[in-house]
Amino acid sequence: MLHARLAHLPEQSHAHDHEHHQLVLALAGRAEFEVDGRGGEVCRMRACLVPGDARHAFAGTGDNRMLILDLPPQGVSDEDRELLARLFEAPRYPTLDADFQNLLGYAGAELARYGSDPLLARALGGVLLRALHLRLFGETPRPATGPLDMQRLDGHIRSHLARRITVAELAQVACLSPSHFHAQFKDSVGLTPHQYLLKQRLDAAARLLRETDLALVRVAEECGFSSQSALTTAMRRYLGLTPGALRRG
DNA sequence: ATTTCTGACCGCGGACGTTG
DNA sequence: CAACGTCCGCGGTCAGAAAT
Repeated sequence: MLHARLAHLPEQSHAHDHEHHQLVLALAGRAEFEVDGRGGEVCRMRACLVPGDARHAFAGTGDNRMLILDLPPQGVSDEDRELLARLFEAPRYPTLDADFQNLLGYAGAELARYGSDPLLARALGGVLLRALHLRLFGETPRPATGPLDMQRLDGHIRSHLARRITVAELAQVACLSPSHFHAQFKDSVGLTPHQYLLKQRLDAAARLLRETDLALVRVAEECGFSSQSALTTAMRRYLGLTPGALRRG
């Protein structure tokens, strides 16, 4: 039966396998995973799906708090079994949007408070699992219905990525007031304009790191980070790994 | 020597509520 | 939808450590 629990992962690496699927989410801190040879970091922005029977190793980083969903095969309807099979057909490290992170935060707080209650542990696990499933396989979120012209915004961001871009400026591009733009944007994209901008910068930086051997200082410059240190800080905060590690990995 | 990473601190501006 | 005002989160800077 599906069950959610909180756990601290020790820094010392552990390897094992078990027949049930597992979903690992980070409430705080990070952990390194390797599942069937596929490595990845679990952090606020990224989860790990461990298929049943997959040999996996993990090691927490410092003071981490993880929310772990165990999914024993017993007591699962045929319909659910199909959904789970698709979700866990291979190891994955799905990216988590801001709304999912909020949901995760609430679930973590409830578990910290009433974690010994099996009904709550099962219900919260079900909600998280379904929310993740929808993100991976559900209908894509409706396109912006309002006045937001994402193509125009993306174009503007792309062509000015190397310099500082303010939310007020993006609002101007969208022909909206800053506050209205903020509301509209979050409503249709799921991230705040600032988070979205940062994501674009990080995506561009990740691409440069993988495809070129530019020094970090240059990558930072080209992607609009004010210094190499700023790039490293942002990447560590949001992707859970440093530029150097990304390039090597 | 050079590049990369880390932690602490500070200030800006994003987030959000209110009002009109 | 604009124009405030307030608050605090987080991005940037800096200095120094660690890695290469």
